[in-house]
Amino acid sequence: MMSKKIRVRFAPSPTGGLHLGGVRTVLFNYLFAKQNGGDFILRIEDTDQGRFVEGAEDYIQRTLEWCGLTPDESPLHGGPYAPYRQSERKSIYRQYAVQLVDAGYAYYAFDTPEELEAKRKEVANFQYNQFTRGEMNNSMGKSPAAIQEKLKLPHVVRIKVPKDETIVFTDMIRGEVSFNSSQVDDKVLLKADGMPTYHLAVVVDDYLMKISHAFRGEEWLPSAPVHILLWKYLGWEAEMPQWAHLPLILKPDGNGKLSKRDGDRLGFPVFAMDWTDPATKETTTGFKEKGFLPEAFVNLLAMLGWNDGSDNEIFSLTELTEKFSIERVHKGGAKFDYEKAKWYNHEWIKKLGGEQLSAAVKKELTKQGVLVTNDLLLSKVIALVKDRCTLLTDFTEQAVFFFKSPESIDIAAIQPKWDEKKNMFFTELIRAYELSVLWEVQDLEKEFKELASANQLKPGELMLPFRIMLVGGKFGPGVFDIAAAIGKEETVKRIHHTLGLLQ
RNA sequence: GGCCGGUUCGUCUAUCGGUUAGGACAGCCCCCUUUCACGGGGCAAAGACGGGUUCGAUUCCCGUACCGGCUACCA
Repeated sequence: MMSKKIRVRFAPSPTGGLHLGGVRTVLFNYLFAKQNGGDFILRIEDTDQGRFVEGAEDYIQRTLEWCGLTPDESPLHGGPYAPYRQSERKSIYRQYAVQLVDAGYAYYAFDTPEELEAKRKEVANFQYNQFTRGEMNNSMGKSPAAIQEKLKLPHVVRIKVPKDETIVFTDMIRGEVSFNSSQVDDKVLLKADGMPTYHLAVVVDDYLMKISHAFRGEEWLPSAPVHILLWKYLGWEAEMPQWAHLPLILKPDGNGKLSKRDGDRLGFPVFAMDWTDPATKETTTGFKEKGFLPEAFVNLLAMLGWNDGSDNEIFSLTELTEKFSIERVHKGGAKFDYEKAKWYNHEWIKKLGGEQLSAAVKKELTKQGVLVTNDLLLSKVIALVKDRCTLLTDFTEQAVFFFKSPESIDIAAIQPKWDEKKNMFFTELIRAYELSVLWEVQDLEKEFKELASANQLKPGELMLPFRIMLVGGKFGPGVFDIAAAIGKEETVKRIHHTLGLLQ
């Protein structure tokens, strides 16, 4: 069997960072590669619009690490086809661009950006193509000597797209897609600064790195004919990878591709992890920092455009690797729904055990100034509160009071119905609890209720004050669970404290 | 404008010509819970439109509409 090499390749978004669509492309690549026993290759454009985005490469790798999608080859991991950075491969691209010109499949163009701009103003919907290239300033029809002279000035290389040819290819998701070459324009392959455009780089790199399958977003579909033509013109048609164009992730409201701005606007993350734009120093919150588990993030991403045909919606990365099938990837784009995204996280919090959650929860509590040293207590607490946490950040509110006394007590909620009888009860409760030898949930509850009836009080009207004494407000799991977990000394201390406030 | 792609409940989706069109999120109601949640049960909610093909179309074909993508010396 021929070895498969499945690569994902993308640039950081204009401001850096890596958003949902990008990670999903990586995920599907990864799943397909692992499933087919192939290698998963990560390629990263190191420049964005000619600008090197500082930290982007490292950021992307950290993101993938968090998701558990470790590449077999990448700019930072290295690999047999180094260098992997586009900027370090400049001379390679130039060589192939020249080869194309020599073979008559491409030509030099000398039009300045200003001239092109003027042309676009003059002619509506101007396209540099087979119909217009004759009237432009390029090497077509010029003598070799004249061309040599012109080459001393800045110039680009453009592909020479043939007239009226049908370009067909089979997409793994969409089936057969065809274009007429008359609709395709003469795209720039090599820029004046010597850097390749995506069109040239992707073909050359995929060939040299022996890529067998390539996934990318649907927005690339219109430029597929350019790439097909290049594979043919470079004489590599037999080795062309199989393509899959993934559906887009759309804005939850309105229409269009999901962008970073939508997240800012609607209050949810679109990047996997926090990203600080080196240019503006502006930080965009990521799913990780928002309190998502990587398991949930990967899960929700996979379900955005794929399902296994059953009603099951919860999949681990391992399960996804087993069940994923490219044929079941949807053709249409999906609107992103943050509520559903949170639901996945909630499901994963419930699913994971205390041991798997403890590190993350510890981190959340540390942010609140709580240093957890009692691991046994922590695992008890997690078991007690995890069902009520949707995001990891919810653990702070749900669990801090187990580790430190509440900072404020909602006295206003007790005061109106407070009287001497209740005061008596709690004073006696302190004594009773202090004397108790057993400190289990059932014993605490039993003692509490017996004491209540001895005082001719209904447990119901005492539970809420007790809760507020222990946690500070009307929230948290069962009161006796809390008392049992925090221990005798602390329970008594908290009752005392509130009693003092009520005087 | 041109080209390419898409179209099932509000949203994500199941259905490989025959189903009371199923599930999940969100919404609403009930139960559980002497807190807040979780959970359990229920309700409401969909085949864009028009033509074919067929005994029978959500499903296959064509057209229309709508939505999206692309149309840079950006990816």
